Amino acid sequence: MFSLDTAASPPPDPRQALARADALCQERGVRLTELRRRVLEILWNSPTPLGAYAILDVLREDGRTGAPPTVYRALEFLLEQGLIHRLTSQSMFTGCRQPGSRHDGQFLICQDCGQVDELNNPAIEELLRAEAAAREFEALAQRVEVLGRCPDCRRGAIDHAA
Amino acid sequence: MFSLDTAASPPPDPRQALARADALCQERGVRLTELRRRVLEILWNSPTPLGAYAILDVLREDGRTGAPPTVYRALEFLLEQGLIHRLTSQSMFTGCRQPGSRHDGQFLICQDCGQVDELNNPAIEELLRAEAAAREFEALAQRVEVLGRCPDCRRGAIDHAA
DNA sequence: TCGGAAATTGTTATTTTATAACAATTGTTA
DNA sequence: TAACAATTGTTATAAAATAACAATTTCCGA
Ligand SMILES: [Zn+2]
Ligand SMILES: [Zn+2]
Ligand SMILES: [Zn+2]
Ligand SMILES: [Zn+2]
Repeated sequence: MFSLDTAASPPPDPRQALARADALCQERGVRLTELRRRVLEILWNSPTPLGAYAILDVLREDGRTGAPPTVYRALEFLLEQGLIHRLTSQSMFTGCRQPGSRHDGQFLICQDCGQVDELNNPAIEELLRAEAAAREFEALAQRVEVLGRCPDCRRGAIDHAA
Repeated sequence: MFSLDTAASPPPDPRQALARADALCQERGVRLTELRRRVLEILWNSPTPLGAYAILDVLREDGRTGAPPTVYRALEFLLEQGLIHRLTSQSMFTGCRQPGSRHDGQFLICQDCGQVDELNNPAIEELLRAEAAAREFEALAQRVEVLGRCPDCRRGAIDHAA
């Protein structure tokens, strides 16, 4: 174990990622419908996480009709399939950087520009699992978010994301 | 280091805890007013975290007049002073179990009964700090929550909190 | 002790996030 | 094609959080 998989992957190329999502859903026997696929694409195309209503706006720009439940249901599906993550401290959603194997992830969230970096540090996950186990607590999910300033914003390079 | 301070402390005795909060605020030169003190008491008296509107209901039972901003401002003060924590995944607040030294804490949240256990595992905190530092990310706060089922609920002892 | 600035609380209105309930449509299968 | 399940559309509402401004209280110096 000379190189733990803690590296924050770059955002995936949306094309490849979507093709992979198609394959994954087919394997699993679930339907990545037009709507769900589009929501996933919107999230993967966005440089920052998006709220449900921001996604809804994009869908409407597409010409599609819809209301909040439309978006929330698509998001629910994508969460179940591990294709996106919910950032609970922000009430926002972001496309997963390593879809395929289910995980909760850890996130570095810039409070200035909104950019997010996804980590998957097994040591952190394991420590939390151990703490839970020591207390006979059945751990079902983890929400781990670090709030602060990204390298770009520390250098004053970027002010605020669009 | 034979015994790291990762033990989840029991909820403090509200009387003692409030006296301590009084002292802390005096030291710091900030005012733990009637309202703020009462909100803190409500949280420490509650077996489970409370939402802002639930706190507002209790305040109204007290006979006090008020609206959401009243509660949110009190909560903001208590958060700043490290006397309470916000559980972002639940939109709820809980009294801190180890007030005095500022920390973000880690929380085991039971999805069945709502009970919460507060941990303060320095190793987890440190790992997150290290991950952030490795990416030149300035970490300002951490949100660490584990969702699942508490020991009581696993044994079917308790169904749902009031 | 009086008056003015600052901090705190009250009040009204609104925004933002999320869900409930039911109808319409689409897909699947017998 | 008829029946059934899954998905999406639609309307309405609930729940969480904040904006803006007024009233009150506290603090401090004149
Ligand atoms: Zn991921
Ligand atoms: Zn940034
Ligand atoms: Zn605490
Ligand atoms: Zn429980």
